[in-house]
Amino acid sequence: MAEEREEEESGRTNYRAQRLDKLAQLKALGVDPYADGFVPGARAAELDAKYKTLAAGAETPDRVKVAGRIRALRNSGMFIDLHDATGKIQVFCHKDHLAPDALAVLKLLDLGDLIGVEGVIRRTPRGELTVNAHALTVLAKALLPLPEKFHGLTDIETRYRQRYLDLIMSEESRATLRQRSHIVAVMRRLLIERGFLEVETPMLHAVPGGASAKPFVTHHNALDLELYLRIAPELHLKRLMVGGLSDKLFEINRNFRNEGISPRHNPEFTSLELYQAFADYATMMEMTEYLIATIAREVLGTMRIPYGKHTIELAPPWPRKSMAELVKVKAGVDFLSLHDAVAARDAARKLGAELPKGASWGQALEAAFAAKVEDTLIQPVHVTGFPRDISPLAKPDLRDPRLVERFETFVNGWEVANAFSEINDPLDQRERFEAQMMARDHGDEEAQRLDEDFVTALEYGMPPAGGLGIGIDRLVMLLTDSPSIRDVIAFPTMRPKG
RNA sequence: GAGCCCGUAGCUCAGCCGGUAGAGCACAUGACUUUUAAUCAUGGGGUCGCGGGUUCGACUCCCGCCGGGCUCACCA
Repeated sequence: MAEEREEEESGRTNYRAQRLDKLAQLKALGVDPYADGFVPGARAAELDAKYKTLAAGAETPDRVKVAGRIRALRNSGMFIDLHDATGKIQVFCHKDHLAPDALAVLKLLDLGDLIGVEGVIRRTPRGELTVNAHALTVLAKALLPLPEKFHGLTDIETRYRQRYLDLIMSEESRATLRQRSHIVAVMRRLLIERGFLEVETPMLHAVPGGASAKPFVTHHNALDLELYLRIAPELHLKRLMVGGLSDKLFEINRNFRNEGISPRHNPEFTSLELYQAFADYATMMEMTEYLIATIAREVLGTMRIPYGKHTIELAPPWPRKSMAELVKVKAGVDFLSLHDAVAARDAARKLGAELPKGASWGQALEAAFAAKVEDTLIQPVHVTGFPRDISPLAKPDLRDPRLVERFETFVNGWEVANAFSEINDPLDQRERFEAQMMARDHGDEEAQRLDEDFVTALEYGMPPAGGLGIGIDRLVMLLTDSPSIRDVIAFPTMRPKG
């Protein structure tokens, strides 16, 4: 037997084989390596807090049960660093406290194993809070080795593909995803406190509407029907507004867009959309500031946040500037004085914007804005004065027929919010859709589609309302100083390997 | 979709002008009973992403492919 083992071990190193061998040895000792029934009585952080004043070298009679993952073994297992979801606690395994059968189990433990420990609390002379182990329970024998303890897992691809490993190894990754949860929880609470009703609307759409984007297509077998993963919840939320379900409602959920992947784009992403009856886009500006600033204050304890090289001041109020005004200031071209699409296209192209052939006046202005202004909007600003022809769901601006009552909020050069006074005139809405369909016919793949039932709903009457969308992923990126959207999405979209 | 860059042990990384691969951690064996990136000694571990080509000889040079990152385009 011993000779056989020697032969195996002299061959190719195989971590898994070694651990399977230990697993078998544990079973031979009558130990269940995936034991049920061990319930920890305290977590590491709780013990840290409770025994904060325990002096170095002091012992207590307090028995505790802790559980976690073995992240370090020192002095042949005499000292174990046990990590749980809250922090680290040291375990002391000494022959004076552990029975011989427990010492035999100890020898079969590896880095990465999940164990439960029952013992007595003390603080070592060197100041480490420690459990003197009296009993060990193997909760999950790990068959695969962890990444290197000091450098952790740095390979970006592996971090995204095997997020569980990233989370085991990186407190930063754990903190980011916890903050994401906290941000969404606070957002939800603030909305509910303000009287908003949370709803869920379909992910599967017969007509993909509510935004200008390419949809994912799928198929329903029983109905033998092409369906689309939603690109936005907007048209269904407005149907609920028509129904009078609530004057204020919101949805926080996923959207799917069949477009490129980048550090700021994931094919599925999360957004907040909310609608408030008897309000307009100005109300939505206040709402945007309130939500984002309050979330920052509650989650980060400050409204002054670092992002990369910048420091961003989120304390309201935020300035409001029109798109045309910003382009005029940054690029020296006054689009409001250009009265036709041809002149606007020429001007935009001169500013370095790329444009489709038949681009409208509004598309030209937007392209000029994207080329010359967007990147410079680091501090929060509400950009107003959106062109009508790129805003088919927004109410006209009565002061200028080329514009609508819409704004996008920019922070760090990114669009983080998009809002408008919603069209509730069904005839106007139909005209807007028809203009979009015309653009579609002329090759604009992302022009919005006519949703007949939505127009029908408007014909029953929707109260005047303000609507707002906030991209959750980008908000979380901002508030967690994360350089990539993949850092704030636990399982970002990846091409399958092999 | 295009351009640039990257892929070497389980992990983190070296590897020069082409001569068939190294370290640390991890692992195994031993020492060590108050360590904390424990330490010390010894040892094992490689389809150099994959496939071609050039060459006496390729981790290294060339081509193609796969996967990833960044930038651009599209978009939020």
